[in-house]
Amino acid sequence: MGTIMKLGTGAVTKRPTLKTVAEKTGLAVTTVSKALNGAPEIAAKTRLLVENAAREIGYVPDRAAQRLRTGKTNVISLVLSPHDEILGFSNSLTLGLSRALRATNYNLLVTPSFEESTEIKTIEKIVRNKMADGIIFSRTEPFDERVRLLIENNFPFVCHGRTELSSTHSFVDFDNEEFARLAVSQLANKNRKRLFAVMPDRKFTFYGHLKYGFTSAAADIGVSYEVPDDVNLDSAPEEIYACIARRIEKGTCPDGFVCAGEVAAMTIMACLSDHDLLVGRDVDIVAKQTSRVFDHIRPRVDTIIENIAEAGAMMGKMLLDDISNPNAPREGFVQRPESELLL
Amino acid sequence: MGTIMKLGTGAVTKRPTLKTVAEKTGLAVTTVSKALNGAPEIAAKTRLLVENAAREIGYVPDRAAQRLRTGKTNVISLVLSPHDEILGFSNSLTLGLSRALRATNYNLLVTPSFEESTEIKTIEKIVRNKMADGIIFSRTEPFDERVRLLIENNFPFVCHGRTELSSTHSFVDFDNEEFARLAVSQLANKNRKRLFAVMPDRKFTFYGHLKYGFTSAAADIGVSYEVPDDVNLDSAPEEIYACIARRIEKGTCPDGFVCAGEVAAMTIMACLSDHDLLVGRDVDIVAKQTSRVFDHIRPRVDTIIENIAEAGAMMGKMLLDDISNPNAPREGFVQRPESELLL
DNA sequence: TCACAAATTTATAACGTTATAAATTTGCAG
DNA sequence: CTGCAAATTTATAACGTTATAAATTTGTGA
Repeated sequence: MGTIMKLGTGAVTKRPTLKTVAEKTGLAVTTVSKALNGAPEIAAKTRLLVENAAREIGYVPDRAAQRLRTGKTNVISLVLSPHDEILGFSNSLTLGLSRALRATNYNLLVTPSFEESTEIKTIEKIVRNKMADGIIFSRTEPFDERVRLLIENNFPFVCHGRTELSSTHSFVDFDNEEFARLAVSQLANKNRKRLFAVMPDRKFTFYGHLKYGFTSAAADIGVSYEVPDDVNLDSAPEEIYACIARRIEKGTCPDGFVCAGEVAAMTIMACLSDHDLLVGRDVDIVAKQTSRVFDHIRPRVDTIIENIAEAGAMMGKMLLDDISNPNAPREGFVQRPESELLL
Repeated sequence: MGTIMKLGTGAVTKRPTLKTVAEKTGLAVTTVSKALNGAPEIAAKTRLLVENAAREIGYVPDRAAQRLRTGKTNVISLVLSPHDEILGFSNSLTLGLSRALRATNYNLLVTPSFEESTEIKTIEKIVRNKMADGIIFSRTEPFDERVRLLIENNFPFVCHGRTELSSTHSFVDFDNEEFARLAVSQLANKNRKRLFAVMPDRKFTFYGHLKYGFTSAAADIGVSYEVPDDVNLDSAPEEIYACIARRIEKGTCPDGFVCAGEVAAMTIMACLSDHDLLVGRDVDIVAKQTSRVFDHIRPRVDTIIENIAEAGAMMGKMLLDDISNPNAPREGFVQRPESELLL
């Protein structure tokens, strides 16, 4: 039943195990194991001998056996919500995460939830069946049940976004309040007076940050503002389109848009264009930029950059830290807007 | 060292194993194992007893132990090239794959290669260390070394794109020749006479298909055509932009573009727009559409749809089939363009 | 050279599962 | 009832690793 190898040489051999290395070196299996794991009691001479032998015959530890014995999976699970699929978000997050895991021997398991409501089950399953050593997810809510579950089970995780729970936990978030303030001020500089913002669903923590930043900045500057409650970033593009079209037709079109998502911004632009309104002349838009799509879109739109790939990399790094130091205090990090998007 | 569970009840218990179920039912561990695996020799009554007991105490088999014992990993590895990161491709592929794996107990491992040149090493490692039961990858070449390696090692895989190797293997491809013919004919219908195509890198199999479809259709219809050799779909957007800009400035701008990638199409559009050329009036573009971005881009562009998510789902399904029937003959599938993109 | 501690190596068991072969129970013909 | 085959259950070993505790070797001071 052993795994057959036929790489390189063309010869068919069984995959080498600790036993193979032990036989080759004349040492005990235990010694070989310890030598390869850097146990301090192994003599330097022995360690060298073992390392050479192992390298020579191409020994690689069997993950399944290690996992069975130690309970460590060497797997990080990225749990995706159905909405994460849109455009770059999950893509960039995955990219960043991969980078963080690159030089380690952790693997990235992607676990999609097909319905928002089953995501907690997905996570429960991962915890209960110990399918990973840590979890990454996004779209965090103020009293997020996933966060509660994971804290309760003392299971390492890093989420994208903050909570309002009293227990601290690791997270990476973007300074959405600052984003909104900047956006408002850019629009005000262009002399826009009637601002309109497409926000995330109310249930997410970052809705609050964005809304506060948006409304307070607009109030400070003294321009009118509006946060619609019939559309949000998760709305179907058609709904957003229809919402804006309605405004235009009723003659109540805003002149400045703050848009916290790329797709929504594109949809708004399409709608404006279809109604012969010109960005830069009749209205202005400030969009959150998380990918390079806007580089190729005309007319050009003002953007404020959130670097998701970097967030992913940080989350990965933090998670690995949390896994290796289970009792260290947890902390969060809040990203600032960047001036250029480097991927 | 056993895994501690603290789900639901709040009680702290060890994770149940076959042994737990055996004790509860008064049967032997072996019997329980067989009952749960549907072995034919187990009495119906016993099977029921075991199933109930297992459900009751929430028994879930330990993957690591199964894997160690059977050699089966229950993992599918998606090996990504650095270029796959762009826009929707890997995203859609992942989505489709996840769907195919959804109701199974396979997990999706995402394994990025950070350099094109190390991808073969990545695959070798997966094979050698039996990190997965099967592999998915894209950007297939006519004499693809990855395909060779995997066939040689008798390792299940499905690639996106065909090869010209004599051994058959599983693949899913898109009918790029048909795509190119359709594109040319749409442009000809709009009375475009000087066609230009942005193609994939020469090394890929689908370069050949696209090029043949493009050139032969153009020749049949009798319009002039050109396939530049200084830019391709993997070129930096700036290079594509510069290439088109040069044409426009020299007064040798084509009037019809066939573009086999979304980002490249957007880049061309941006360049045209920056030079006051209007799509639909001065030039026309036919783009390959693999996501919904074009729904939100103005002016509207003609697209021909390649459904990558569906390709991903098929690849997943084929791979699972291949894994369970190691000796069945392998076959490929060629997708046709679709009229509407359903994700 | 001996005693004894320190350094190093080793044997054993265990993680949870399943393949194999052996043991037991059941059913049925005689 | 008995005997025997068929049906069903079970004991044992093994997958490759590491934690634990025990055994051995080495080094040191007297």
